[in-house]
Amino acid sequence: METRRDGRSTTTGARLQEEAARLFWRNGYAATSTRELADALGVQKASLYHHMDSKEQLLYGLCIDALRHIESAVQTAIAFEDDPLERLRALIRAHVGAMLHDKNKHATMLTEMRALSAERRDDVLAMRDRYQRLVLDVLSSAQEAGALRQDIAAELLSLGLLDLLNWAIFWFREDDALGPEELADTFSQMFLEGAARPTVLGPATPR
Amino acid sequence: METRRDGRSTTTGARLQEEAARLFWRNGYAATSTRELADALGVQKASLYHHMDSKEQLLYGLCIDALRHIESAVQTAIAFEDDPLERLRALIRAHVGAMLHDKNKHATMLTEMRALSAERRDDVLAMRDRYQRLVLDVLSSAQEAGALRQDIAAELLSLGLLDLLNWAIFWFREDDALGPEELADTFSQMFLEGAARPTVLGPATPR
DNA sequence: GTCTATAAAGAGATAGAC
DNA sequence: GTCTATCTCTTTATAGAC
Repeated sequence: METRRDGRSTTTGARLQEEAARLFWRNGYAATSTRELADALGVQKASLYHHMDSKEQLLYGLCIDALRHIESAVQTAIAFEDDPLERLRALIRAHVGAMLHDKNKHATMLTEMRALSAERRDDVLAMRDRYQRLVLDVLSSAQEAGALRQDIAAELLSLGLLDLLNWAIFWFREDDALGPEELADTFSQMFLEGAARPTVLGPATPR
Repeated sequence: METRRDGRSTTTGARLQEEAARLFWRNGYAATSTRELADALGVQKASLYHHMDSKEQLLYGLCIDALRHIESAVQTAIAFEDDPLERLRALIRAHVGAMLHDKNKHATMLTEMRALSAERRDDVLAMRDRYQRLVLDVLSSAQEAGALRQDIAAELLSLGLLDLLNWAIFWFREDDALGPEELADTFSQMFLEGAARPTVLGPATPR
């Protein structure tokens, strides 16, 4: 997607996707009419169809984009980390960063997948599953290296971690004192060390 | 809501709410037509209006019910627990149990609140906020009692905990080997002790 | 309490001029 | 690439008989 340095899209196609993400996330996909979409762009309804095939294909593109973005951000972030726990911390930072950087798109992907036709949904689900396997791999490797507890299955740890990370999108506010980086660090602490008071005898997480 | 021992609703009004929750969660509120709703009940569209004022009021009732249910379940569960950590574990068990016992209703409440009119949404949000204050109180008290770490704000701990608990609804499967109780216990461990390998010097969570 | 019939509005998408 | 005009379908909700 073409964007300028200030983050605003240039082409009408890109602006359309941007406005769609905003409206889909605010009002829901099904509740957003092509009329509202056109109004947001300052054009007539019919003009939209020069830039998209259908409303559903617009949602599909949004979901694919979001998943491509987060996967590549995380892949890049963990590429040069060797320590298992540092890899996990890098994953958390990249995941939270990517998600909050393009909140509307990621939130729409998370909540509106079911509005897609079976074929397109399968496509998106395949990408999501591939990303979740990446997360699972990082956790499994850390378990095998002895860095994570082994009495909880890696699958459950990954589902729990993704729940913790993904749904911050519902309550995170840009204007808050807490930025994405601080939030990611807090999540790393919560996930790794837990909420209980650390014992005085030794650190709960050896670094 | 009137239900028999086997969990199936008796009155048409109750059956309507049950089917609505199922369809709203499967297809989304806006994407569910009154026609589908009528088909699911085996009646004509017009007959629905003898049992509800409008589709939106049906959603409203669902949300209120879900929140009433989970709040009272948690209140009951923690009423006779004194130990701060046991109170928290009881809260987690009750929250997960209530949510998964009536999955459709709770999932709909969590995802479709934005479809409500401003007035009704404010109503539901007020109830949700009250419940979240209850969760926050349990965590704050545990912090003050020295049972939870104090370097992360109780507000953040509660948001993280609720994310962990609520969104299991997206991947929990009834037919899984893992039941609601086991899931709740695992969440308690993850949230309190963290995912990192416990140190050999002492337990991360003194009980 | 359920039905048939219908009103009234809004939806997604297309045709064809410019 | 955008417009006006329109097609076709579906939507929520109501009227009134039974």
